Amino acid sequence: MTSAKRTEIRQAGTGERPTSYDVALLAGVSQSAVSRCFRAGASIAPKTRARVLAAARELDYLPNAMASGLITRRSNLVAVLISNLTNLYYPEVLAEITKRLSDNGIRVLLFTLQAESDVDAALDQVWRYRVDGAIVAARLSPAQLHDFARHHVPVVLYNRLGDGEPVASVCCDSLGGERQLVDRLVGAGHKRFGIITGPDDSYVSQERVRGAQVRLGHHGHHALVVNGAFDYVSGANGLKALMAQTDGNLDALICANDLMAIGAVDCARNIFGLSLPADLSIVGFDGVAPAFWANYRISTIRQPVRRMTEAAVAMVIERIEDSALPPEARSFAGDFIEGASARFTTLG
Amino acid sequence: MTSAKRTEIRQAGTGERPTSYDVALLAGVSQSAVSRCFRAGASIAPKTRARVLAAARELDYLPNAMASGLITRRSNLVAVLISNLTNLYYPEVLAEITKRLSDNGIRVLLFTLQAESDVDAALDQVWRYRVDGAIVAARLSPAQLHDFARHHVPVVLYNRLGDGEPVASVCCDSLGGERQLVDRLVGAGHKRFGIITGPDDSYVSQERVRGAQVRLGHHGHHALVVNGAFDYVSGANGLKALMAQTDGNLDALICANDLMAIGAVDCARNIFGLSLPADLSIVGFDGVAPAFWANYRISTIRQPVRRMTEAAVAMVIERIEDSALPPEARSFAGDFIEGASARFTTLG
DNA sequence: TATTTTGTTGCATAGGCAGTCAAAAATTCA
DNA sequence: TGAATTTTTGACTGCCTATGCAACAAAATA
Repeated sequence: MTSAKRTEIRQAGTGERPTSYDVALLAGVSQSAVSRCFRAGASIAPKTRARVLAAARELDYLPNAMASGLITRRSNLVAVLISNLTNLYYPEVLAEITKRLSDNGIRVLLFTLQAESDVDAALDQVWRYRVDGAIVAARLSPAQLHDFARHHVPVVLYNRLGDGEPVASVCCDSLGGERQLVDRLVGAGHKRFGIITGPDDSYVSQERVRGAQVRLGHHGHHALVVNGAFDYVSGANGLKALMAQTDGNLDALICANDLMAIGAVDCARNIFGLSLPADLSIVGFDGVAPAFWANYRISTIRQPVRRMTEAAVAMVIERIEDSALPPEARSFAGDFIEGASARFTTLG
Repeated sequence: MTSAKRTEIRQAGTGERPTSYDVALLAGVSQSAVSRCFRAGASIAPKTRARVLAAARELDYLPNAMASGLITRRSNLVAVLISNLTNLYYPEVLAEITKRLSDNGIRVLLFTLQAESDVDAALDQVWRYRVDGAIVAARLSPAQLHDFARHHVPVVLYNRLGDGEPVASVCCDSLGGERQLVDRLVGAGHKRFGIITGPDDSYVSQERVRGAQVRLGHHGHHALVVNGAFDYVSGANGLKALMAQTDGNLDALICANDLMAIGAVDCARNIFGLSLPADLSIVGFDGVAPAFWANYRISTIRQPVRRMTEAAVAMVIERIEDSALPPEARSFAGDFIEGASARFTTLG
């Protein structure tokens, strides 16, 4: 007897939103027929379909995604959790991800996290909305990761690993990237190295710093390390600290990301009056847009954002369709960008 | 008789997700009681509530947002449509908006638009998900705007107006901002002006260019205008074009945004060997992060992002709660940033 | 023409939760 | 202690759509 009492047809613009039942009434068919018109592959006669769609257009009817999600157990939503959007690198990632998901008929429920404590509140909503999957570029505790399994939400981590918990992930190869940079810097005869790290709790920073240190060690070198925060001023402050510690005897500066490399370049030129790359080599990581500006031309490793986002989206969709798929960690090599902020040839 | 047949209690982790009915079974209460425990202000005894919440925790139960949205006719979703996320300025806006909405218990359904044609597909989904409201930083046709009214979705435009259609909007005052810049440039004795516009279809670009031209006219000046696209290379190419057209006799360059101003600064220094602001004044608009970097220190108008996003979120929430509120256009003055890329004092 | 096959359609129900209403329990007051 | 409240509770219904099933019509085959 559902809705059967209603005899007046509702249409958009008159207060109430029309339902499939209203369309059925207008088109002179059953509600089921209307439903079938909006599901590709359903059994419906072409002429009926045409009549129904005409009625639907007249009433401005579109199926209610919440109602259909309720019954199909598919929300066609994927949660995207991103920690700091202001990172210059993430906007590109986010745009790519939403576009690719959208191409697959999936919408993005966005969560931007400022603080660690935001994560639990965000996850609470993730569970409530019964998202089909999640892509996470933020720090999760093992317990939080485990919750994804408990709630049957397939998750793909972006540029981080599961910290013990087995989980699908897409990463840019930090060790390989730093290895390329260090090998070239060492090959060009640099001897005194400095490193500016990212925040302590950043997995990406840890990996990049470790990668650089390991490879420097392999060559019999080591580096002075100062802490940064992945932002512009960290690069400048980091360079100042290193110059003070070394009395200005620094050959090469390895920054955990491009933004700090940019800050260091500006500082090297403006504060110390250095000429790059003659007096000092500076390298970064990421390949963000400003790194390519004429004024900087940062020597760096560019993350293959297209391929990485493509992989992340493909992985989450695969796991939505087959929840039995095992965790898989895909690592992509970055492209070396020679730039002009570092010297990669031996001196005269 | 809904679900009444089921006697085994389901819990997360065992295939099926638990429902309020499962929690009720475990806690020994009715489904209604469970529902009331998750709605603030509902009539429920403290001890019952405690027992229910314990049961819910044990089963990892959280209300299904789609089911409750279906019945309350509130999705607690707001659609956010953004055209080009790579704009350097929008990430900050997006982060602010999601945070503020989240503080009000509202989630963001994100749509990033690459092309004009994406809009209709996105709107289709906006209607299907029965979002409570929308914030749009993208170009909409009057017909598309009208659809929001037809579908009873309150909408707030960000940095654009309704083009005839009355609609709520939040803008940064382009005319006032350009007026400040032009007045100071003219006051400092600049005489030969150039303008680099944004894309033709950008409302923001049109307003800024018009604002600059109007004010220049007021002072008895005019400007050569070349087209840009709001990106870094547009700034460089624009400057080259203007230098060619004026035989290098250019006093001041007004760029429709900071990114182009940055491109122009790099070009002025590297290609033309100019010294800023002695040889040429360059101004932008927005106040994006790189504009403040030591190397640029762009003279610009900073949009009050915090206040603007706060207003946008407040306006959309007000209109969700009271759909009878009239359209309102709120315009915020930007802050003048002196910077160091333009000369604002008269020569010797 | 009788029968099978193919293709459409409608009925009825499920999906998970919120709100109404009346009954039950707890509380207050005399 | 009993009556009058007030609070709490549970049965039931509706929100809107998708789908299995049976009924049906149309087309194809024998």
